Amino acid sequence: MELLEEGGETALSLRAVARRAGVSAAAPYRHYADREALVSAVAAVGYRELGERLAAAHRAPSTPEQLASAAVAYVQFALERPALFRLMFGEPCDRDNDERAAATAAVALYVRGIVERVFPDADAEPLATAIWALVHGLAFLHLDGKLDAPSPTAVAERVTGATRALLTATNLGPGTEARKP
Amino acid sequence: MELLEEGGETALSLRAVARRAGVSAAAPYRHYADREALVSAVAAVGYRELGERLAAAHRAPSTPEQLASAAVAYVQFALERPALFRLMFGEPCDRDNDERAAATAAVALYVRGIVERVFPDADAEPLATAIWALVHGLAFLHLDGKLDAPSPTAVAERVTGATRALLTATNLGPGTEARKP
DNA sequence: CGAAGAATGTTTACGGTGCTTACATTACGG
DNA sequence: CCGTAATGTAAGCACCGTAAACATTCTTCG
Repeated sequence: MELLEEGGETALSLRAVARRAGVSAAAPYRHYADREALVSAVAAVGYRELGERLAAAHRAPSTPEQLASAAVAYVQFALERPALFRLMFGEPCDRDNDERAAATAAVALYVRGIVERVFPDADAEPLATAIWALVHGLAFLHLDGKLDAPSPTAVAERVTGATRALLTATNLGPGTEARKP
Repeated sequence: MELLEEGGETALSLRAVARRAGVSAAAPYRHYADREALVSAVAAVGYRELGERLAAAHRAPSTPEQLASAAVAYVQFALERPALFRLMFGEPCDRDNDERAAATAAVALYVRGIVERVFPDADAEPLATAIWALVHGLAFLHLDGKLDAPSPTAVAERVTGATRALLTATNLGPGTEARKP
């Protein structure tokens, strides 16, 4: 994790971790089958830390505003640890890694729970998809400089603005036809 | 581009393009300063092709349904050329590359135009941000297998469903208060 | 306790890669 | 027609992933 945040994904080499650990170049292979296994392991702890970060923003959001605060936490995580975030999402993932799969499922469940509480009468699945996609996309567009991020507070305002624009003004409250036909 | 789609980002090495071009290993350095420059150049043509793909879906969408078709085109582009898409967005981009900057600006303008036509009375900027983020996020979540994509039509249905859920059911038509306070 | 076996680390080696330098060739325009 | 710029070549360095053979420690169990 240190190497990743110091020098980006390129710096995360098996030889580098061996050096950092003060150990021979081949030693890491006793712990990780190959580089991809190492990367997957780092990504898995990234997912866990993202989960903690979201829970810290709000354990179980149940209003649009609380949802927005979780969205801000998501994007800030991406901006504070860009290399890790890119490692987690910007790379072909091996679905064989159970640790990794479980960790991403946890994030998915968190979002799903939010949607069920905030919009109890909506069809949760597509809406959860849409909301995760929205927040995820905001994170990536900021990361790529497609949206300039002068300060954390400016980013937070844009994220809350965007989510509010799509959600607060939405007909998804009780008694609407947001379900699939 | 051939190498990228054959073997992913890893296969796009300067030595490999030299071999493919039937030329010595150092020759590419006459055309690209380093590997990152090559990658940026490939990404730039990727942006252009994405733009063409969107224009092919609908040159100037002005209804939510036309917007949805553009969204489907965006996601399908990502799924058909995953390595290219990841190259374009999943990597730290150098803002120095003008070609690249211009190409992404074109995509941004396209989205902006859609929003201004479909929601003439809304504040275009945050809404365009939100919609791009939504579609972009959908593309990435599909790419990472966070949403399984059994068939192109299934993906298309999910994308239209998600966009419709957030847009068609939205109060953003004429005469609403979607602007920033 | 002490030995068998697992876990961990080391050394050495191979081929691939990015990149640099010095040198050769080609193309083309004044 | 020749010189300059563009392009290509050859050789070399340091790094990387990966593998195999060997050495050392740590655990565990009879």
